[in-house]
Amino acid sequence: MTATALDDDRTAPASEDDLLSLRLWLQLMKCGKTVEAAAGGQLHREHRQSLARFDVLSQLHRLGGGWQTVGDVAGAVMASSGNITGLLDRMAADGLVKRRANPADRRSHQIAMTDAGRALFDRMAGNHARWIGDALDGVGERDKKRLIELLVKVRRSVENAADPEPPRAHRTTG
Amino acid sequence: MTATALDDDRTAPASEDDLLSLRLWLQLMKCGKTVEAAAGGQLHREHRQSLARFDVLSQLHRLGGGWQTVGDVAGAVMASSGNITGLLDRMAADGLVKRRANPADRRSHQIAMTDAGRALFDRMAGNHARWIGDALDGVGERDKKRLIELLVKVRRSVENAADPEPPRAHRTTG
DNA sequence: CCCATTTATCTTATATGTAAGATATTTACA
DNA sequence: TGTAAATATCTTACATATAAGATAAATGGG
Repeated sequence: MTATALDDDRTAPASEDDLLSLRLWLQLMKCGKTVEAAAGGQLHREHRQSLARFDVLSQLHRLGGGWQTVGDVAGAVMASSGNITGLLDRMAADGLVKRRANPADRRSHQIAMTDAGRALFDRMAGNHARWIGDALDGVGERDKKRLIELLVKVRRSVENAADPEPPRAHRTTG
Repeated sequence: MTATALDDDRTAPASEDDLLSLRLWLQLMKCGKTVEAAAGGQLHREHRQSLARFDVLSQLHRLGGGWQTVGDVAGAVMASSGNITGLLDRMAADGLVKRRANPADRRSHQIAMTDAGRALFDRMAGNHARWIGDALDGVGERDKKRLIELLVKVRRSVENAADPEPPRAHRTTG
């Protein structure tokens, strides 16, 4: 794996380790995009629903289908407030979810699946899981387990680096 | 790593292996989203540009900055034709790229960076690579190398499962 | 209690993405 | 040659996303 294997960029960063990080970064983005396109395509083809909608329904399904605040759902699916508002508007217009005022906090609204939403999710979930199994058929069980651990490690690293993390000193790498 | 570690879903698919695939899938999506949000945030904060624009400029930079067709750029950044049209429109309006008719094919248009685009990219590239190095500081060199290999394996598996694989073999990914 | 701050959501403007299909051009082949 | 098919891009309609800021309600310190 010498430098000649690298026809992937011309950004020419400084250190050997920055170079490796950049290659990993590119693969993460590329793999993420491929995975998202494939999963989104499957959901659209077979259920006419987006990945974002499936994520929302999954989250609403998790606690048995009870009421959850808009903020809880937004946090779980990593959506911004403006994003989740529009998404839930459209899903409610399609009869998949319902809103109500939060009885404990008048600033807050709550969300739950409708019967139609639950029925749709039940249909999607099993089908999608099977499709995922097929899509990852080329990856061995040992590799899958390793990957899960490594991806969690990456996510932690990125989240920690993104946080200001006030008290501790942090290398700036000038 | 027993089943008790799994508080992440209630979709309850059939087999043990489908379950593992589903967990990997969820981590891939979550990690991808985190990575994309972090990278996009950095580019927006420090350069007021989106990740998509950075990707386009990276691709235009690769072959020394010469003219490339719209289709080449779209393929490299995995954008649809409608998507790339609007993206390039806005980038051209901002003076970052320029268009011309393809002298060899009158259906086709070509794209290149303007001087301003190249100057912007040069500023962004080094800065972004350093930031990535920091963001991945919590992942060891050995893990980075493993991850790159495993991510490529996942991408191949997903792409093969998605393709009908009609008559000829066509390896798009190097 | 009063007020500043925080929190939860919505609004607006805009950017980015897909799907479906139109248009113009090139290519392949009978 | 003529024409069907493929190709490259653009158009349209709409879904999904962010940023910035507005609004309303809860919270906490004086």
